[in-house]
This record gives sequence, C-alpha cells and structure tokens, in this order.
Amino acid sequence: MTKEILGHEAGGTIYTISDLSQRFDVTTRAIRFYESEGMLSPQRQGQKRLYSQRDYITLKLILRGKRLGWSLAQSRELIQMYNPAKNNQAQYEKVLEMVQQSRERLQQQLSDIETMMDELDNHESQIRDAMKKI
Amino acid sequence: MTKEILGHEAGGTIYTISDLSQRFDVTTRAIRFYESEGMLSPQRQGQKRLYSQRDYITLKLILRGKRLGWSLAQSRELIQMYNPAKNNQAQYEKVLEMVQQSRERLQQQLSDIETMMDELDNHESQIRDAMKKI
DNA sequence: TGGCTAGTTGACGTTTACGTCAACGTAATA
DNA sequence: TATTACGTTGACGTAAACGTCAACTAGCCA
Repeated sequence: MTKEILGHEAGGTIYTISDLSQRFDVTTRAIRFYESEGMLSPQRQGQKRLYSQRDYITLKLILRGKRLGWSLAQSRELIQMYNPAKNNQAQYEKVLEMVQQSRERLQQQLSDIETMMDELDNHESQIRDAMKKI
Repeated sequence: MTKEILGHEAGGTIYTISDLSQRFDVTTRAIRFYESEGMLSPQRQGQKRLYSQRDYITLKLILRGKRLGWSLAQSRELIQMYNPAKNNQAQYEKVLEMVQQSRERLQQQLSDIETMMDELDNHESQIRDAMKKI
C-alpha cells in the first residue's frame, strides 16, 4: 500500500499513530493510553493502528478537555454521549441531562475565567502605576 | 479568648482551619497541604493555625485555579505574582510577562469553552429532533 | 541480507494532590 | 477530673495520567 492509498479511504483521511502524535503534539504513549481507557478504537492493519476521522475528532475532544482540566473519565462520558448507542426515549433523556451538566460545568469555568481576567487587569494597572513612580 | 475576639482583628475577620474547610468545602488536610506547598502562611496561636483575610483570598484563588484545571504550581506562581516582593523595574517587567501568560492561558480556555458549548448546542438539537420522530 | 524506521506489547516507575491512619496536645465542659 | 471537640505532626497509601524502558515485529532500501 502506498502512502496515498493509506492516507485516504471512503470515510476521509486516515492517520497513523505518529501522524496524530505530531499533529496534536501528544506522545504515542498517551494515545495508546486513551485507547486502553476506552476512549479511542482505531482499526488495525495487521497489528498497526489506523485512526479514522472520527478518532481524530475524539482525540481533539480529549485534548480540549485536558486544557480545561477535565479528567479522562469526564471526557469519556462526553465522548460516549456523542456516540449514539441505544436510541430509546430514556436514553435520550439521560443524554440531555448530561448535556445540561456539562453546560453547568462550563458556565462555572466561564465565570472563574472572568474573575481571573478582572483580577489580572487590576493587577496590571497597579503595576503600571507603580512603574510610573520610578 | 472568646469566639468574638478570636473572630476579628485589625485586618478583618480571621478563621480557624475548620472555618475555611466548611466555607470552601475542602478538607483540612488539603489546606495544610497547600501550606506545605508554600501557598498559605497562616499565623500561629500556640500550635494552632489562624488564617487571615489574605489567606482566605489566597485559598479562594487556589480553588478557582483548581476548577480551571490549573496545577498547584501554576496557582502558586499566580499567588506569588500578586504578592509584591522586591519592587524594582526588572521585577515589574517579569510580573507583567506572567500576567500576559496567564491571560493567554485563560484565552485558550475561553475559546475551548466556546467550542464545547457550540458542540453541546448542536448535539442537543440533534437529540430533540430525534425525539420528535418517536 | 543486513540495517534502518516505525510500530507493538508488557511491565515497572513517576509526579501530583491529596486521603487515611496513628499518636499526641489543649481547651472547654459536664 | 474525665470526656469531648478540635487541632497538630509524621508517615504511609492511593488514584490519575502518563513516562520510560526492554524486547519484539514488520516493511523498506541499499
């Protein structure tokens, strides 16, 4: 198989583990770890892992979660939430609850960021004032 | 000393470790740990710790940092940044740099939150559509 | 065919941020 | 004065999220 053929398929681009590693600046060890934690499920070509566009998006979500301080367990819930399993009424309701919980988390973080930003602004002003007096 | 006298001083209200523990819903163990990490420095009355308004604010900052996924090391930097040490020109410049770095971190987080919020909105819409069709 | 490159699977190590005792001190209270 | 509540200092334990080997495999290229 050539690189070109390996690089694309019906569903879109596919990636090797080092592709993802470089694109997202994360180690291959971490990527395999996420798989072992049930967050990624790449196909195999022999024993080698091949990541689909879906895996790519999932990884992006994991890393975004990390930047926000979410645990892998929380990100995994989010991922499972996005992956439609059984689509009965009860399941839908449950997902809507989780959506709401995620929103509340994000809202709290948003509020914390605003507070921090304000404090940074104040502190910078104080420092600039102090610098003028030198 | 009565509770009343213990509860206030020239600088404002003072707190015992369990006061803080209850107000912020954090264990006393954690509070002592933050001190051992050089983030809090309460006064002592005998061997007992007494926390000032400044300590209160610092603890609030630590916990806000935690909600945003900041490491204690990062929050400690922020705390030290707010505590004016030597106030020479070079020091001021350095603090301004740190302020800027903190802002950039927060900006990234803000952007991540927006993305997540959008995705949640989309997903909720999809689910509500699917529910209508049942 | 030998070596290079990329990938794989264990297995153990490490850092962060506390939790969880145990053993003790001290002060108010019954 | 004995108990209860609150606090203290070690010391060891633990969960999460990987890092770091070591030993192996499989494809490609001179």
